[in-house]
Amino acid sequence: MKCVTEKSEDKIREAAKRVFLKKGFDGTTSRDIAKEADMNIALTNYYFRSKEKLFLEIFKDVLEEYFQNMLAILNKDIDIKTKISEIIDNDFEMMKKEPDLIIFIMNEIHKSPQRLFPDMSIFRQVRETYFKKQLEEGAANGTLRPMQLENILPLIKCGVEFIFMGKEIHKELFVMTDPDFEKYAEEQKEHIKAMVCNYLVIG
Amino acid sequence: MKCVTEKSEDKIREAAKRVFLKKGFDGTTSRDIAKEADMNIALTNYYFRSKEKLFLEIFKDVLEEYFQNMLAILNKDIDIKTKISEIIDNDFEMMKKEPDLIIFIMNEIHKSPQRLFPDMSIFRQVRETYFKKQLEEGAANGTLRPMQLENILPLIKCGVEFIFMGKEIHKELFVMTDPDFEKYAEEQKEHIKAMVCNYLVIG
DNA sequence: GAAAAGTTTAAACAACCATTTAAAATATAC
DNA sequence: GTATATTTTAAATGGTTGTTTAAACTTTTC
Repeated sequence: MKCVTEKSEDKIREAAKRVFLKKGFDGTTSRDIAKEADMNIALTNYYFRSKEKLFLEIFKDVLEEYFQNMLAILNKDIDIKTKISEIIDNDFEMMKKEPDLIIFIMNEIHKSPQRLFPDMSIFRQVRETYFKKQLEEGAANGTLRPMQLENILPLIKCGVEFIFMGKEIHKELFVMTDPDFEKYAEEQKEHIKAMVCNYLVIG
Repeated sequence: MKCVTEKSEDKIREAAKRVFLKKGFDGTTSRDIAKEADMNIALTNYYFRSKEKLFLEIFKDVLEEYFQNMLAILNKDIDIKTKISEIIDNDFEMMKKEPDLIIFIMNEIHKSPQRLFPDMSIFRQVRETYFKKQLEEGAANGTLRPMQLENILPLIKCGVEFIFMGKEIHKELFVMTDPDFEKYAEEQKEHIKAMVCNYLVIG
């Protein structure tokens, strides 16, 4: 019983994640999800009470997926240049693995922020990491440019995430094929690492 | 005759732009547009043959709006630091004036790129500017780090555009009110100018 | 000022939407 | 092995979608 139940529920959850990520909430129909899961349409509402409830559950997972690895890296006991490099590498791999993730998160939150922020304890966790302490210490002893977390973190993340969000427009604008883009993205990743570290780390 | 015609057509066009920018193509209904324009619903199809055609027309305008000012600045005969500063300032003002523009463009292109790139001559214009020549000359005479347009341009644009695309998530993540965010965005803008110029300009 | 052309309207269209129903099929319990 | 609970199904619900219709209204033409 339980085994079979979980199977169907998870099949729908996984199918829904795939479809929502690709088409967004507005672009996805319950029939799309049922078809992707290869199940009867009534089951999406049998296991999750509505399209909205199913979406909220998946969105929470996706947002945690987005922050989880970065959070672990921010708390590692390694020097700040290595840390920034690891964050950027991690972001890069995430974008390659889930190309729809970042634009999905950004767009859904942009369209209805109030509905998507429940008890997001993960936000507090991002605010309070060892990385923050490193920033403060570095600023105090003159090895780092004095910067707040909220200023440096977006500078670290925006480079990689921006070019993946705009992958298609960048391909069109700069006349690139998919393999071209892959090479380009790798180049860009290294530029960002160097640029951010040069700016933050003094000397 | 012509005057009245243009009035209704333009009323619909402007209403459609507002609604599409806010809700995206999938989230917008023909009735939303008619209501925003305060006109009968049949008129949207009388003037523009379908929701799709109306959308494509507006999307083209929006994409040109996005590139137009930047293109003019890229071709100005000013030194490269000033030019980068002006591009960033222009981006910043555009994001403040049209907060939905950048996420709208990114999301719509991401969802269906093939449908949205007609005869985009503006792309070629962006590729061939005086800025490109400045980059080449600077690299040749050792005043600039050797970089291609496709590498430096996203670095210039991503900082400002990323924080505006993710305005709501940044507000939530870093516990900011709207006035907080405005101040924060100004700070960030100056960081980006300094960081990019430091990286590109040698010495 | 009558005929023609252009514009606006309310109503209707079939297709599709999220969700519900109630019966059928399956698994579990005793 | 029958009774009970759970899962799956096809069909229907009422509402919304993009689009069309045909009649009413307004403007232009001569």
